[in-house]
Amino acid sequence: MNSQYDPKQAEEKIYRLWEKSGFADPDKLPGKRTKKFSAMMAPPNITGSLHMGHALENISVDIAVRMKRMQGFKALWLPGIDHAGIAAQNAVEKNLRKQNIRRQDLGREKFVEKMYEWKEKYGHIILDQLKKLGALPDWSRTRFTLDPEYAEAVRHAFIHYYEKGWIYRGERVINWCPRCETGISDLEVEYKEEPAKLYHIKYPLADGGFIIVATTRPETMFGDTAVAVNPKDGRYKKLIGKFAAVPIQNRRIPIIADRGVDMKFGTGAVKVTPAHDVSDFEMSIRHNLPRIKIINEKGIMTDESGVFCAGLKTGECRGKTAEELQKLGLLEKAENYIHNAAFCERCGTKIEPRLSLQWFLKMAELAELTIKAIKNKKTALYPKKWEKPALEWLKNIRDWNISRQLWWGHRLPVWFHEPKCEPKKDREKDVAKCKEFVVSEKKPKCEYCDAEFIRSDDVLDTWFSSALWPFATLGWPKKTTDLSEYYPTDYITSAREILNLWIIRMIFSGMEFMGKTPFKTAHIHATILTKDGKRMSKSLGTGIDPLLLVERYGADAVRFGITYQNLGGQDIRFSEDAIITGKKFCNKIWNATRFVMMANREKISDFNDKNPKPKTAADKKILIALKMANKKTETGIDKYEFGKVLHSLYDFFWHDFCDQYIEESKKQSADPKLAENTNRILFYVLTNSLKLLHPFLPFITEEIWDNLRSAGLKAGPLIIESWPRQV
RNA sequence: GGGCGCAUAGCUCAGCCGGUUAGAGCGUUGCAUUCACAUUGCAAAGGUCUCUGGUUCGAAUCCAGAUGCGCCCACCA
Repeated sequence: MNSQYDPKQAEEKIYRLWEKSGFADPDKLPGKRTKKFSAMMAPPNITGSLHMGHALENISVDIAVRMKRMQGFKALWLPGIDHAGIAAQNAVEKNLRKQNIRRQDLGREKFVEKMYEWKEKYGHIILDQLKKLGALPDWSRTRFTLDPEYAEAVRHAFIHYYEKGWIYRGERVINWCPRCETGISDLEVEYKEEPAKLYHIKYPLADGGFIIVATTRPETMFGDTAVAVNPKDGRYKKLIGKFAAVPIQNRRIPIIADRGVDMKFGTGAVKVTPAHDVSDFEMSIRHNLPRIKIINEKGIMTDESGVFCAGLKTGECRGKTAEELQKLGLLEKAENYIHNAAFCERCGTKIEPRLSLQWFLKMAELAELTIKAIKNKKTALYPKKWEKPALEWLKNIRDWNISRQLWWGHRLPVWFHEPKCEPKKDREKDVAKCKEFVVSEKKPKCEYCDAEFIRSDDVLDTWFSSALWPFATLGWPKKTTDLSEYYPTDYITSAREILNLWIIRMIFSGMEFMGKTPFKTAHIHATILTKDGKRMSKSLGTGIDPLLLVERYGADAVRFGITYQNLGGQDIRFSEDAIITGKKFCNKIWNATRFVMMANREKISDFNDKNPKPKTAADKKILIALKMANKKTETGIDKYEFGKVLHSLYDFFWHDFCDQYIEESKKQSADPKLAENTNRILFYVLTNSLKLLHPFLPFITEEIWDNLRSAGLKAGPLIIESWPRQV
């Protein structure tokens, strides 16, 4: 053995050894294994490249799975990738724009072809990169959220909900991105503070007076169908039930009382535009108000906004309206005002709330189910502090808008009866029974006419399919053996920003379709920040590429460095120093091995893993320390406290074993009465340490193990070599 | 507007179900290399544990408040 460990020389060779062993596939693990452990990889998007978050997540799961595999569990870690709806579509659109092509130029079919080309090209890059980190999931079970079998699961889920009456179609004001031309969810909206003007506008009353409303968006005035005040507001009490006129249009609208109006904001009176504001829409339900759509899907004022603004962009209309109000003397004032403006998270365009026909999933019962599951610890959210925000979100949840006007994704299994049926003379009566749409797995035929059914253009929110991940990947809705063996899973870890987006939705999907929560523990891991506490972001150039670090220091050093700093839910200010510490540690392990091997030379083939008997105080001390390290590692990994465990293993190996015992052993070996026993203990502690360290530092430990086997050690590869027994 | 978290050595962080001289890594300083490893060993310097008040025989640790920083959630026109 060389005096230095060379990761470059070892890593690729070792990974091949693992792949060749087939042990990543739980079906191919040796021995009778009754205990199971399973985890699903959080599927990376087909866009983008590996970042520190992926590294942290997958290293963590890899550690847990490796220990379980060694402990004799039938351990499955299933990998995969996500089609990532809007994110992926935007990435490809952006790419096409470089060649001056818009998706509309290509048409849907051609565009989707381009999407698949992209997926073929980039989809597996991240997964391949994970290998460089030593991650060893069962590649033979890799899934993609648009696989035909997965699509079947998605349709099945949709139809299940629909038949339960939980999916409905309705007009709602939703967040609309005029650039992506699709509705997006609340969770895909980003708020940024922005200076604006708060316009105080006089709405004339019949008696010649005014009611003044405050708004940042005067152009939406043309869609007003009421003015609302708080019922307790003394200033306006006598006006409730009377009428005001929309300026410019002179259209009469009622003055209503609604408890949702904040008396302290602006003038205490608010214009109500039900088609273009979420809370106004809700008010319109409570008060049965008409809804006038004045902004179209591209963010242009419609004809319904009146000749005054029709055809203009909303921003242009705003200026023009303000001017006109000024002229008419109806603009009381326009004060500077900072407000939180909504932007599309994926493309940065300002959101235009819009009344639009969408599909929704009723959340009331699913939320109830999830709240119970979390409260009863069917799934433990860890750290525990995330329970409260999760429950809070569920308590106030609204129905989930599951439709998107995108081209990339699972199309709804909804079929529209189009074109409108042309009645045949002999069947005129039946035609009335033709359905507007049918929800069905396959294209239906109309019983009453010859019209075709055409599949809905809408696709499902990407999270609708991700929500099924823990069981759709195992073959659901078919009753597969994988499903019965590996569902529910034990562990999942994810970034906190997708707690609501993904984790919670997996929980209720699991409850609904499988009757059990999909994982026993959901671990919300820390965010890795830059050294000065900034967010790592590719666009800001603050990101660190984990692969570059692997190149520079070796995979084990990177795994060490990340895990060593991952001590809890606290954000990590990432320091490369920890990786250097890891590299040094690898070298320490390497050289300790060299020493122990040299001490034992010819005798390696004689060793078994029976407990040696301590003869000196130092012997006793190191054997106890090993026992403690073993116990701490086991219980620590079972609690997913990876950083803590690694700290204690580091201290044990470096200080207890190398600094103290190895030094002491040099003296003991000089005594012929102690020499042999001492060497035995050295070997015993070393080999058991390698086992304990293997989940964290798989390459170097396996490489060393390989050397020991070459030197005569009777053992299989470390990856399945049995975990040290606690005596 | 609600909620959560953090503040400990020059830097990054442990410790925090109260109890002997507050720990680690990196950095700094000194000494030590034929004898596993200089990617090393031994030793040292370095902290009024953010501030104020409270509980207690005793507080970095528990409680309240202040200050600073960060994050999440929310339909504030």
